[in-house]
Amino acid sequence: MGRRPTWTEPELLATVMAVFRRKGFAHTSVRDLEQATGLHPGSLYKAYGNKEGLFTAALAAYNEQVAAHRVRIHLDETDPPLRGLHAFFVSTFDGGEEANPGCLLTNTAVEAPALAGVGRDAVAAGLELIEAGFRRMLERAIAAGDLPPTTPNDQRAAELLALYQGVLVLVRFGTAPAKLAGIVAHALPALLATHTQGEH
Amino acid sequence: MGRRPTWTEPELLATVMAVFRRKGFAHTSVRDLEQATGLHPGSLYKAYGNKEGLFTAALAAYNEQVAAHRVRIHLDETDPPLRGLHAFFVSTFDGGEEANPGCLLTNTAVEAPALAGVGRDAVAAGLELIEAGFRRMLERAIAAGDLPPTTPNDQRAAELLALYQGVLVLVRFGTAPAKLAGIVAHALPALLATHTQGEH
DNA sequence: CGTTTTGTTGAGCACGCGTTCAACAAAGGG
DNA sequence: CCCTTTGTTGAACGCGTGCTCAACAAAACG
Repeated sequence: MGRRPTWTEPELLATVMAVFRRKGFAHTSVRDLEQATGLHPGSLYKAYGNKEGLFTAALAAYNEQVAAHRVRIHLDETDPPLRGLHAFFVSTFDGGEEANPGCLLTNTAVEAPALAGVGRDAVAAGLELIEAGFRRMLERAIAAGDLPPTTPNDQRAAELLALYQGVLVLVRFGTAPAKLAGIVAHALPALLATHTQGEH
Repeated sequence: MGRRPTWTEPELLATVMAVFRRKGFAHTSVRDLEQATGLHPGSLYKAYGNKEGLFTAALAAYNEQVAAHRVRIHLDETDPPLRGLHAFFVSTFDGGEEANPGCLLTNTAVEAPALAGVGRDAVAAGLELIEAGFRRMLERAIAAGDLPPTTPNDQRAAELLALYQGVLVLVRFGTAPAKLAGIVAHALPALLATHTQGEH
Protein backbone atom coordinates (compact mmCIF):
# COMPACT_ATOMS: atom_id res chain seq x y z
CA MET A 1 0.00 0.00 0.00
CA GLY A 2 0.90 3.66 0.09
CA ARG A 3 1.31 5.73 3.14
CA ARG A 4 0.13 3.57 5.99
CA PRO A 5 -3.40 4.58 7.02
CA THR A 6 -3.45 6.66 10.15
CA TRP A 7 -6.64 4.87 11.11
CA THR A 8 -8.00 1.39 11.13
CA GLU A 9 -11.35 1.46 9.40
CA PRO A 10 -13.47 0.68 12.48
CA GLU A 11 -11.72 3.41 14.46
CA LEU A 12 -12.20 5.91 11.65
CA LEU A 13 -15.86 5.05 11.34
CA ALA A 14 -16.33 5.22 15.09
CA THR A 15 -14.97 8.77 15.03
CA VAL A 16 -17.12 9.79 12.08
CA MET A 17 -20.11 8.09 13.67
CA ALA A 18 -19.69 10.09 16.85
CA VAL A 19 -19.87 13.36 14.95
CA PHE A 20 -22.96 12.34 12.96
CA ARG A 21 -24.58 11.09 16.12
CA ARG A 22 -24.07 14.33 17.97
CA LYS A 23 -24.85 16.81 15.19
CA GLY A 24 -27.02 14.88 12.76
CA PHE A 25 -26.39 14.37 9.07
CA ALA A 26 -27.41 17.79 7.79
CA HIS A 27 -25.63 19.79 10.48
CA THR A 28 -22.38 17.89 9.99
CA SER A 29 -20.12 19.43 7.36
CA VAL A 30 -17.37 17.53 5.63
CA ARG A 31 -15.00 19.99 7.29
CA ASP A 32 -16.32 18.89 10.66
CA LEU A 33 -15.30 15.38 9.69
CA GLU A 34 -11.89 16.59 8.52
CA GLN A 35 -11.31 18.19 11.88
CA ALA A 36 -12.51 15.16 13.81
CA THR A 37 -10.49 12.65 11.84
CA GLY A 38 -7.47 14.74 10.88
CA LEU A 39 -7.91 13.41 7.35
CA HIS A 40 -8.28 15.66 4.32
CA PRO A 41 -11.27 15.56 1.99
CA GLY A 42 -9.54 13.61 -0.77
CA SER A 43 -8.95 10.67 1.52
CA LEU A 44 -12.50 10.56 2.77
CA TYR A 45 -13.92 10.83 -0.74
CA LYS A 46 -11.56 8.25 -2.18
CA ALA A 47 -12.72 5.77 0.44
CA TYR A 48 -16.43 6.53 0.68
CA GLY A 49 -17.42 8.41 -2.46
CA ASN A 50 -19.40 11.21 -0.89
CA LYS A 51 -20.88 12.49 2.33
CA GLU A 52 -23.83 10.15 2.13
CA GLY A 53 -21.53 7.17 1.63
CA LEU A 54 -19.61 8.24 4.69
CA PHE A 55 -22.86 8.47 6.60
CA THR A 56 -24.06 5.10 5.40
CA ALA A 57 -20.81 3.51 6.49
CA ALA A 58 -21.08 5.21 9.86
CA LEU A 59 -24.63 3.95 10.23
CA ALA A 60 -23.53 0.40 9.51
CA ALA A 61 -20.72 0.83 12.01
CA TYR A 62 -23.24 2.04 14.57
CA ASN A 63 -25.32 -1.09 14.07
CA GLU A 64 -22.31 -3.36 14.37
CA GLN A 65 -20.41 -1.58 17.09
CA VAL A 66 -22.91 0.22 19.31
CA ALA A 67 -26.34 -1.31 18.84
CA ALA A 68 -25.28 -4.94 18.53
CA HIS A 69 -22.96 -4.54 21.49
CA ARG A 70 -25.67 -3.15 23.73
CA VAL A 71 -28.11 -5.83 22.63
CA ARG A 72 -25.63 -8.57 23.37
CA ILE A 73 -24.51 -7.25 26.73
CA HIS A 74 -27.91 -6.39 28.15
CA LEU A 75 -30.49 -8.41 26.27
CA ASP A 76 -28.59 -11.63 25.62
CA GLU A 77 -26.07 -11.97 28.40
CA THR A 78 -27.68 -10.51 31.51
CA ASP A 79 -29.60 -12.55 34.07
CA PRO A 80 -32.33 -12.36 34.98
CA PRO A 81 -33.50 -11.28 31.51
CA LEU A 82 -35.88 -8.59 32.76
CA ARG A 83 -33.05 -7.01 34.70
CA GLY A 84 -31.07 -6.88 31.47
CA LEU A 85 -33.98 -5.20 29.74
CA HIS A 86 -34.06 -2.53 32.41
CA ALA A 87 -30.31 -2.02 32.07
CA PHE A 88 -30.67 -1.78 28.29
CA PHE A 89 -33.03 1.17 28.67
CA VAL A 90 -31.08 2.84 31.45
CA SER A 91 -27.85 2.62 29.45
CA THR A 92 -29.21 5.28 27.11
CA PHE A 93 -29.17 8.01 29.74
CA ASP A 94 -26.98 7.01 32.66
CA GLY A 95 -23.79 8.53 31.32
CA GLY A 96 -24.19 12.00 32.79
CA GLU A 97 -25.19 15.14 30.92
CA GLU A 98 -23.38 15.53 27.63
CA ALA A 99 -22.33 11.91 27.38
CA ASN A 100 -25.57 10.71 25.81
CA PRO A 101 -26.07 11.91 22.26
CA GLY A 102 -29.02 9.61 21.75
CA CYS A 103 -29.29 6.89 19.16
CA LEU A 104 -28.11 7.35 15.58
CA LEU A 105 -30.95 5.14 14.39
CA THR A 106 -33.59 7.22 16.11
CA ASN A 107 -32.03 10.46 14.95
CA THR A 108 -31.76 9.24 11.38
CA ALA A 109 -35.29 7.85 11.29
CA VAL A 110 -36.54 11.27 12.30
CA GLU A 111 -34.20 13.47 10.28
CA ALA A 112 -34.54 11.91 6.89
CA PRO A 113 -37.97 10.45 6.21
CA ALA A 114 -37.21 10.37 2.53
CA LEU A 115 -33.69 9.06 2.93
CA ALA A 116 -32.27 7.13 0.03
CA GLY A 117 -32.54 3.36 -0.06
CA VAL A 118 -29.32 2.31 1.60
CA GLY A 119 -29.67 4.66 4.55
CA ARG A 120 -33.24 3.60 5.13
CA ASP A 121 -32.29 -0.05 4.95
CA ALA A 122 -29.55 0.47 7.51
CA VAL A 123 -31.99 2.07 9.92
CA ALA A 124 -34.51 -0.71 9.36
CA ALA A 125 -31.78 -3.29 9.97
CA GLY A 126 -30.72 -1.56 13.18
CA LEU A 127 -34.25 -1.36 14.52
CA GLU A 128 -34.83 -5.00 13.65
CA LEU A 129 -31.61 -5.89 15.42
CA ILE A 130 -32.96 -4.29 18.59
CA GLU A 131 -36.43 -5.72 18.22
CA ALA A 132 -35.00 -9.21 17.71
CA GLY A 133 -32.95 -8.71 20.85
CA PHE A 134 -36.14 -7.90 22.72
CA ARG A 135 -37.75 -11.07 21.39
CA ARG A 136 -34.85 -13.26 22.50
CA MET A 137 -34.86 -11.67 25.91
CA LEU A 138 -38.61 -12.25 26.23
CA GLU A 139 -38.15 -15.91 25.34
CA ARG A 140 -35.50 -16.26 28.01
CA ALA A 141 -37.73 -14.56 30.55
CA ILE A 142 -40.59 -16.87 29.76
CA ALA A 143 -38.33 -19.92 29.91
CA ALA A 144 -37.09 -18.75 33.30
CA GLY A 145 -40.65 -18.37 34.55
CA ASP A 146 -40.25 -14.61 35.06
CA LEU A 147 -42.92 -13.77 32.50
CA PRO A 148 -46.24 -15.41 31.72
CA PRO A 149 -46.62 -16.10 27.99
CA THR A 150 -49.92 -14.28 27.80
CA THR A 151 -48.98 -12.06 24.88
CA PRO A 152 -47.06 -12.94 21.70
CA ASN A 153 -43.42 -11.96 21.89
CA ASP A 154 -43.66 -10.14 18.56
CA GLN A 155 -46.30 -7.88 19.99
CA ARG A 156 -44.42 -7.24 23.20
CA ALA A 157 -41.17 -6.58 21.34
CA ALA A 158 -42.85 -4.03 19.07
CA GLU A 159 -44.17 -2.18 22.10
CA LEU A 160 -40.78 -2.20 23.77
CA LEU A 161 -39.20 -0.79 20.61
CA ALA A 162 -41.73 2.03 20.53
CA LEU A 163 -41.10 2.91 24.16
CA TYR A 164 -37.37 2.68 23.54
CA GLN A 165 -37.54 5.17 20.69
CA GLY A 166 -39.60 7.49 22.84
CA VAL A 167 -37.10 7.38 25.65
CA LEU A 168 -34.35 8.18 23.17
CA VAL A 169 -36.23 11.23 21.95
CA LEU A 170 -36.48 12.49 25.51
CA VAL A 171 -32.82 11.67 26.12
CA ARG A 172 -31.84 13.74 23.14
CA PHE A 173 -34.07 16.58 24.22
CA GLY A 174 -32.30 16.63 27.56
CA THR A 175 -34.98 15.31 29.90
CA ALA A 176 -33.62 14.81 33.42
CA PRO A 177 -32.24 11.30 34.01
CA ALA A 178 -34.28 11.03 37.19
CA LYS A 179 -37.49 11.48 35.23
CA LEU A 180 -36.36 9.00 32.60
CA ALA A 181 -35.49 6.50 35.31
CA GLY A 182 -38.99 6.87 36.74
CA ILE A 183 -40.57 6.28 33.35
CA VAL A 184 -38.49 3.20 32.66
CA ALA A 185 -38.86 1.72 36.13
CA HIS A 186 -42.63 1.72 36.00
CA ALA A 187 -43.42 1.42 32.30
CA LEU A 188 -41.38 -1.70 31.60
CA PRO A 189 -43.11 -3.92 34.18
CA ALA A 190 -46.47 -2.43 33.18
CA LEU A 191 -45.92 -3.18 29.50
CA LEU A 192 -44.94 -6.75 30.21
CA ALA A 193 -47.57 -7.56 32.81
CA THR A 194 -50.07 -10.19 31.80
CA HIS A 195 -53.26 -8.66 30.63
CA THR A 196 -56.56 -9.60 29.15
CA GLN A 197 -56.79 -6.86 26.55
CA GLY A 198 -58.03 -3.80 28.42
CA GLU A 199 -61.23 -1.97 27.57
CA HIS A 200 -61.27 1.65 26.49
CA MET B 1 -50.55 49.96 5.45
CA GLY B 2 -48.86 49.14 2.22
CA ARG B 3 -49.85 46.48 -0.19
CA ARG B 4 -52.40 44.34 1.57
CA PRO B 5 -50.77 41.13 2.86
CA THR B 6 -51.50 38.15 0.67
CA TRP B 7 -51.63 36.05 3.81
CA THR B 8 -53.11 36.23 7.25
CA GLU B 9 -50.35 35.44 9.70
CA PRO B 10 -51.78 32.12 10.95
CA GLU B 11 -52.23 30.89 7.38
CA LEU B 12 -48.71 31.92 6.46
CA LEU B 13 -47.27 30.19 9.48
CA ALA B 14 -49.34 27.09 8.84
CA THR B 15 -47.81 26.90 5.38
CA VAL B 16 -44.29 27.47 6.64
CA MET B 17 -44.89 25.00 9.45
CA ALA B 18 -45.92 22.29 7.01
CA VAL B 19 -42.64 22.61 5.13
CA PHE B 20 -40.51 22.52 8.27
CA ARG B 21 -42.51 19.60 9.55
CA ARG B 22 -41.97 17.56 6.43
CA LYS B 23 -38.33 18.41 5.69
CA GLY B 24 -36.91 19.45 9.03
CA PHE B 25 -35.15 22.72 9.82
CA ALA B 26 -31.79 22.02 8.25
CA HIS B 27 -33.14 20.49 5.05
CA THR B 28 -35.52 23.38 4.48
CA SER B 29 -34.02 26.22 2.47
CA VAL B 30 -35.38 29.72 2.48
CA ARG B 31 -36.05 29.18 -1.20
CA ASP B 32 -38.27 26.24 -0.29
CA LEU B 33 -40.25 28.63 1.87
CA GLU B 34 -40.40 31.20 -0.92
CA GLN B 35 -41.86 28.59 -3.22
CA ALA B 36 -44.34 27.34 -0.64
CA THR B 37 -45.57 30.78 0.36
CA GLY B 38 -45.15 32.69 -2.89
CA LEU B 39 -43.49 35.43 -0.86
CA HIS B 40 -40.03 36.77 -1.61
CA PRO B 41 -37.18 36.73 0.87
CA GLY B 42 -37.42 40.38 1.81
CA SER B 43 -40.94 39.94 3.11
CA LEU B 44 -40.08 36.91 5.17
CA TYR B 45 -37.01 38.55 6.64
CA LYS B 46 -38.78 41.82 7.37
CA ALA B 47 -41.40 39.93 9.37
CA TYR B 48 -39.30 37.29 11.09
CA GLY B 49 -35.69 38.44 11.01
CA ASN B 50 -34.05 35.25 9.86
CA LYS B 51 -34.63 31.58 9.15
CA GLU B 52 -34.51 30.67 12.81
CA GLY B 53 -37.07 33.33 13.65
CA LEU B 54 -39.31 31.89 10.98
CA PHE B 55 -38.83 28.45 12.47
CA THR B 56 -39.51 29.64 15.99
CA ALA B 57 -42.74 31.27 14.85
CA ALA B 58 -43.74 28.10 13.02
CA LEU B 59 -43.02 26.06 16.14
CA ALA B 60 -45.24 28.34 18.22
CA ALA B 61 -47.91 28.04 15.56
CA TYR B 62 -47.62 24.27 15.72
CA ASN B 63 -48.19 24.33 19.45
CA GLU B 64 -51.20 26.62 19.15
CA GLN B 65 -52.76 25.21 16.03
CA VAL B 66 -51.89 21.52 15.81
CA ALA B 67 -50.88 20.26 19.23
CA ALA B 68 -53.37 22.21 21.30
CA HIS B 69 -56.12 21.31 18.89
CA ARG B 70 -55.41 17.60 19.09
CA VAL B 71 -55.18 17.74 22.86
CA ARG B 72 -58.48 19.52 23.15
CA ILE B 73 -60.37 17.30 20.72
CA HIS B 74 -59.13 13.95 21.93
CA LEU B 75 -57.92 14.38 25.48
CA ASP B 76 -60.34 16.97 26.81
CA GLU B 77 -63.55 16.54 24.84
CA THR B 78 -63.86 12.82 24.12
CA ASP B 79 -65.79 10.39 26.27
CA PRO B 80 -64.96 8.00 27.67
CA PRO B 81 -61.53 9.55 28.37
CA LEU B 82 -59.57 6.38 27.62
CA ARG B 83 -61.19 6.19 24.22
CA GLY B 84 -60.01 9.73 23.57
CA LEU B 85 -56.51 8.74 24.58
CA HIS B 86 -56.56 5.93 22.05
CA ALA B 87 -57.83 8.27 19.37
CA PHE B 88 -55.10 10.77 20.25
CA PHE B 89 -52.43 8.20 19.50
CA VAL B 90 -54.13 6.81 16.41
CA SER B 91 -54.53 10.30 14.96
CA THR B 92 -50.79 10.43 14.37
CA PHE B 93 -50.84 7.69 11.75
CA ASP B 94 -54.36 7.15 10.45
CA GLY B 95 -54.13 9.63 7.60
CA GLY B 96 -52.77 7.27 4.96
CA GLU B 97 -49.21 7.07 3.71
CA GLU B 98 -47.72 10.47 3.00
CA ALA B 99 -50.23 12.40 5.05
CA ASN B 100 -48.42 11.96 8.35
CA PRO B 101 -45.21 13.91 8.55
CA GLY B 102 -44.85 13.19 12.24
CA CYS B 103 -44.71 15.76 14.98
CA LEU B 104 -42.73 18.98 14.68
CA LEU B 105 -41.94 18.82 18.39
CA THR B 106 -40.50 15.32 18.15
CA ASN B 107 -38.56 16.15 15.02
CA THR B 108 -37.15 19.32 16.54
CA ALA B 109 -36.24 17.70 19.83
CA VAL B 110 -34.21 15.16 17.89
CA GLU B 111 -32.73 17.41 15.22
CA ALA B 112 -31.37 20.19 17.33
CA PRO B 113 -30.17 19.05 20.73
CA ALA B 114 -28.20 22.23 21.08
CA LEU B 115 -30.97 24.46 19.75
CA ALA B 116 -30.95 28.03 20.90
CA GLY B 117 -33.03 29.08 23.87
CA VAL B 118 -36.27 30.10 22.24
CA GLY B 119 -36.58 27.01 20.09
CA ARG B 120 -35.87 24.76 23.00
CA ASP B 121 -38.41 26.56 25.15
CA ALA B 122 -41.04 26.16 22.46
CA VAL B 123 -40.44 22.42 22.29
CA ALA B 124 -40.55 22.16 26.07
CA ALA B 125 -43.80 24.11 26.10
CA GLY B 126 -45.31 21.87 23.46
CA LEU B 127 -44.36 18.69 25.24
CA GLU B 128 -45.72 20.06 28.51
CA LEU B 129 -48.93 20.96 26.72
CA ILE B 130 -49.34 17.33 25.70
CA GLU B 131 -48.31 15.93 29.06
CA ALA B 132 -50.76 18.22 30.84
CA GLY B 133 -53.45 16.99 28.48
CA PHE B 134 -52.62 13.44 29.49
CA ARG B 135 -52.91 14.39 33.15
CA ARG B 136 -56.34 15.99 32.69
CA MET B 137 -57.53 12.98 30.74
CA LEU B 138 -56.30 10.66 33.50
CA GLU B 139 -58.16 12.68 36.11
CA ARG B 140 -61.34 12.42 34.11
CA ALA B 141 -60.87 8.67 33.69
CA ILE B 142 -60.38 8.22 37.41
CA ALA B 143 -63.41 10.40 38.19
CA ALA B 144 -65.46 8.28 35.80
CA GLY B 145 -64.32 5.11 37.49
CA ASP B 146 -62.56 3.83 34.36
CA LEU B 147 -59.14 3.86 35.98
CA PRO B 148 -58.02 2.92 39.49
CA PRO B 149 -55.90 5.66 41.09
CA THR B 150 -53.07 3.28 41.87
CA THR B 151 -50.33 5.33 40.25
CA PRO B 152 -49.77 9.10 40.39
CA ASN B 153 -51.05 10.86 37.30
CA ASP B 154 -47.71 12.64 36.84
CA GLN B 155 -45.99 9.30 36.55
CA ARG B 156 -48.55 7.88 34.16
CA ALA B 157 -48.54 11.02 32.02
CA ALA B 158 -44.76 10.92 31.70
CA GLU B 159 -44.91 7.33 30.50
CA LEU B 160 -47.62 8.15 28.00
CA LEU B 161 -45.52 11.02 26.65
CA ALA B 162 -42.55 8.71 26.19
CA LEU B 163 -44.63 6.13 24.34
CA TYR B 164 -46.18 8.91 22.27
CA GLN B 165 -42.77 10.18 21.17
CA GLY B 166 -41.75 6.65 20.29
CA VAL B 167 -44.81 6.10 18.16
CA LEU B 168 -44.08 9.37 16.38
CA VAL B 169 -40.54 8.22 15.59
CA LEU B 170 -41.93 5.06 14.03
CA VAL B 171 -44.57 7.06 12.17
CA ARG B 172 -41.89 9.25 10.67
CA PHE B 173 -39.80 6.26 9.76
CA GLY B 174 -42.75 4.84 7.88
CA THR B 175 -43.75 1.88 10.02
CA ALA B 176 -46.94 0.25 8.75
CA PRO B 177 -50.08 1.71 10.34
CA ALA B 178 -51.30 -1.81 11.14
CA LYS B 179 -48.23 -2.43 13.27
CA LEU B 180 -48.61 0.94 14.96
CA ALA B 181 -52.25 0.20 15.66
CA GLY B 182 -51.26 -3.06 17.31
CA ILE B 183 -48.70 -1.33 19.49
CA VAL B 184 -51.13 1.34 20.61
CA ALA B 185 -54.05 -1.01 21.16
CA HIS B 186 -52.14 -3.17 23.60
CA ALA B 187 -49.59 -0.83 25.14
CA LEU B 188 -52.01 1.85 26.29
CA PRO B 189 -54.16 -0.44 28.48
CA ALA B 190 -51.02 -2.16 29.72
CA LEU B 191 -49.37 1.11 30.74
CA LEU B 192 -52.47 2.26 32.60
CA ALA B 193 -53.31 -1.02 34.30
CA THR B 194 -53.05 -0.98 38.05
CA HIS B 195 -49.86 -2.51 39.20
CA THR B 196 -47.91 -3.17 42.33
CA GLN B 197 -44.45 -2.22 41.06
CA GLY B 198 -43.25 -5.27 39.16
CA GLU B 199 -40.10 -7.15 40.02
CA HIS B 200 -37.22 -7.43 37.62
C1' DC C 1 16.14 -1.22 -6.90
C1' DG C 2 12.65 0.06 -10.10
C1' DT C 3 7.74 -0.30 -10.65
C1' DT C 4 3.20 -0.42 -9.10
C1' DT C 5 -0.17 0.25 -5.97
C1' DT C 6 -2.55 2.80 -2.65
C1' DG C 7 -3.55 6.15 0.90
C1' DT C 8 -2.72 11.10 1.53
C1' DT C 9 -2.46 15.99 0.53
C1' DG C 10 -4.47 20.65 0.09
C1' DA C 11 -5.53 24.17 -3.03
C1' DG C 12 -9.40 25.19 -5.41
C1' DC C 13 -14.04 24.93 -7.96
C1' DA C 14 -18.98 25.57 -8.70
C1' DC C 15 -23.00 25.98 -6.36
C1' DG C 16 -26.64 26.94 -3.19
C1' DC C 17 -27.14 28.84 1.03
C1' DG C 18 -28.88 32.60 4.34
C1' DT C 19 -29.28 37.28 4.02
C1' DT C 20 -29.51 42.34 2.52
C1' DC C 21 -31.29 46.50 0.45
C1' DA C 22 -32.76 50.08 -2.54
C1' DA C 23 -36.86 50.78 -5.04
C1' DC C 24 -41.76 50.33 -5.18
C1' DA C 25 -46.85 49.98 -4.33
C1' DA C 26 -50.90 50.33 -1.84
C1' DA C 27 -53.35 51.57 2.39
C1' DG C 28 -54.05 55.12 6.49
C1' DG C 29 -53.95 59.89 8.64
C1' DG C 30 -54.58 64.86 8.79
C1' DC D 1 -54.38 65.26 -1.72
C1' DC D 2 -49.83 64.82 -0.03
C1' DC D 3 -47.12 62.34 3.22
C1' DT D 4 -46.13 58.55 6.06
C1' DT D 5 -46.30 53.93 6.94
C1' DT D 6 -45.90 49.26 5.82
C1' DG D 7 -45.77 45.01 3.15
C1' DT D 8 -43.62 43.57 -1.13
C1' DT D 9 -40.19 42.91 -4.72
C1' DG D 10 -36.13 40.64 -6.80
C1' DA D 11 -31.48 41.24 -7.95
C1' DA D 12 -27.37 40.68 -5.74
C1' DC D 13 -23.64 39.51 -2.16
C1' DG D 14 -20.47 36.89 0.55
C1' DC D 15 -19.74 32.67 2.39
C1' DG D 16 -19.59 27.88 3.53
C1' DT D 17 -20.81 23.87 1.42
C1' DG D 18 -19.91 19.23 -0.96
C1' DC D 19 -16.64 17.77 -3.86
C1' DT D 20 -12.46 17.21 -7.39
C1' DC D 21 -7.87 16.39 -8.90
C1' DA D 22 -3.11 16.58 -10.00
C1' DA D 23 0.84 15.82 -7.34
C1' DC D 24 3.00 13.12 -3.88
C1' DA D 25 4.77 9.64 -0.49
C1' DA D 26 5.34 5.31 1.45
C1' DA D 27 4.48 0.40 1.55
C1' DA D 28 4.26 -4.05 -1.60
C1' DC D 29 6.21 -6.83 -5.12
C1' DG D 30 9.41 -9.23 -8.16
